[in-house]
Amino acid sequence: MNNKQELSQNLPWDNPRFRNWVAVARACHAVERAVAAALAPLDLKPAQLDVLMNLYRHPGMSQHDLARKLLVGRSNITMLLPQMEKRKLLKREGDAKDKRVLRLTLTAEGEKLLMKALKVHTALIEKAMSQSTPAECDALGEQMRRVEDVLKTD
Amino acid sequence: MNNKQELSQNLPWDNPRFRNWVAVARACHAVERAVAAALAPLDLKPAQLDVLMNLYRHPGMSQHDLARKLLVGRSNITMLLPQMEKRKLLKREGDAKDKRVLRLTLTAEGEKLLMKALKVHTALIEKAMSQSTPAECDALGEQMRRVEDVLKTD
DNA sequence: ACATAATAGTTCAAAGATGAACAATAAACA
DNA sequence: TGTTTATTGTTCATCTTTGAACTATTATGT
Repeated sequence: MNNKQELSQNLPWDNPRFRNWVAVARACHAVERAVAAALAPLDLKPAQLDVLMNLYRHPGMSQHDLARKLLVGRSNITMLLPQMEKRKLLKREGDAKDKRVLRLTLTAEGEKLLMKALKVHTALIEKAMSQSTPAECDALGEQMRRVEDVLKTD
Repeated sequence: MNNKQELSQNLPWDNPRFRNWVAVARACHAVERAVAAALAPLDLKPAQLDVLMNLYRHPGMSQHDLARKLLVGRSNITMLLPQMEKRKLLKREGDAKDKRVLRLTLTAEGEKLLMKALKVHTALIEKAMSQSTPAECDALGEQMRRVEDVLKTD
């Protein structure tokens, strides 16, 4: 049995799970780029929009909580927030009970920008997902939430 | 009608397409991080694995073709390849017909590393996708390929 | 109470990604 | 043919992201 033949039996391109996940990764990458382009006129990066969205839904979050939600390192948040604070999009206030943590909340201006950004963002997602039926769309979301759960169980 | 109320009617978190796409993005991010961690022992970055995979399947690609396949800029490829060439993972040879283009091919060593990396990578994807049935998995892939197509039609 | 460990946030240097400007080459077309 | 336009790859400055080391604060355990 020649070596090339043996290898190709085990190659992942014929593996449905592999092939289909590659499609997920590609689509995700493409959408992220499109979102970045669509947000540029608002002078907002995708990472910044993620911050605004999370603070809107969870006012008073700590930076640590925010980092975990966004799946990034804490230092990333430290680098990200001061510019946004200077732009008056959010406030950072020391927690009274625990002097280590900073509580984060949106300003009115932050909310206003968020609403504008959400319009743009939602329109793009609508377009991207317009190709699937509501049932397919929900099934997709279910699967992806399970993927995230599976990865957490190490 | 108060303003907050009006806004929340249009907020995207109740929009199924939006909510479900957020799940896609999060899962994707989580998998990418897990892949990066799993590849670290091989001293290989995800972007480098992408290069190896594409050159394995399409030997003789140009850098421009590769950049398009990977959805990145050409300069990114220019920055990426020299290190890999020094590591003897691939060769860059000028095209005889068109002196502008460089043809890319894997070395034997590059293929060997690719096979090792694919084992690791495939194992992780298998784990991530183990939560869905083959039918769900295929439906997922179909949807994602359609997403990419939709985005290309501007 | 005291020592030790854990946690929140920051700093900093290194690595990656990006896009505009550029040089060399090829294609289009008058 | 000769001129203009397009394409390929590189360079460079800039911006992000990242993780390790660090400070300040709180929790834990004896």
